[in-house]
Amino acid sequence: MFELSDPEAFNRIVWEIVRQVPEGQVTTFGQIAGMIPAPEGIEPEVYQRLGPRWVGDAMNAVSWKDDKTVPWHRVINSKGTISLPPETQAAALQRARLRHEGIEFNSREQVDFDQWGWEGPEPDWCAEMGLTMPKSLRSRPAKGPQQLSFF
DNA sequence: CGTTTGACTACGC
DNA sequence: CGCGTAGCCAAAC
Repeated sequence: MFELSDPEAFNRIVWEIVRQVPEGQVTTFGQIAGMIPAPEGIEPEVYQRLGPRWVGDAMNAVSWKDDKTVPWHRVINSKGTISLPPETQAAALQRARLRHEGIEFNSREQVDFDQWGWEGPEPDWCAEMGLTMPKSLRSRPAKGPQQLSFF
């Protein structure tokens, strides 16, 4: 699959997965990491926390000037929000692209996973790639605060 | 070569 | 609910 000593291989898998995310849907760093088996030597519970971070690194490695093949904007964090630093041009671009695809944000800048969460690629594609089907983002509350405060 | 920083998350308080 | 923290982290300083 990939060597722990070869981060580029990990990145390539991540990019390939992100390419499968259809327009108008979002996935999370954790959901993608969960599809990729833990590298040899990494305990599953450790990978559970490190994997998403590596996925973030893989996204960071995608130059947003050369993003024709990797729809990086469809990857957000488990809270349902954009992870790029707010008030940056990149974050604004990501938000604009998602809005353009029909995705909406609530007053806390969160996307509703029940409505726009990705259900993963076709099972046979996963098998072909040696990946596991991701956990559904739907039918479960997004992490972090959801309730809208009145003031 | 020691420190800092970071597109993350689960968990403990 | 919100904040802090650690993770055989890994590039960038």
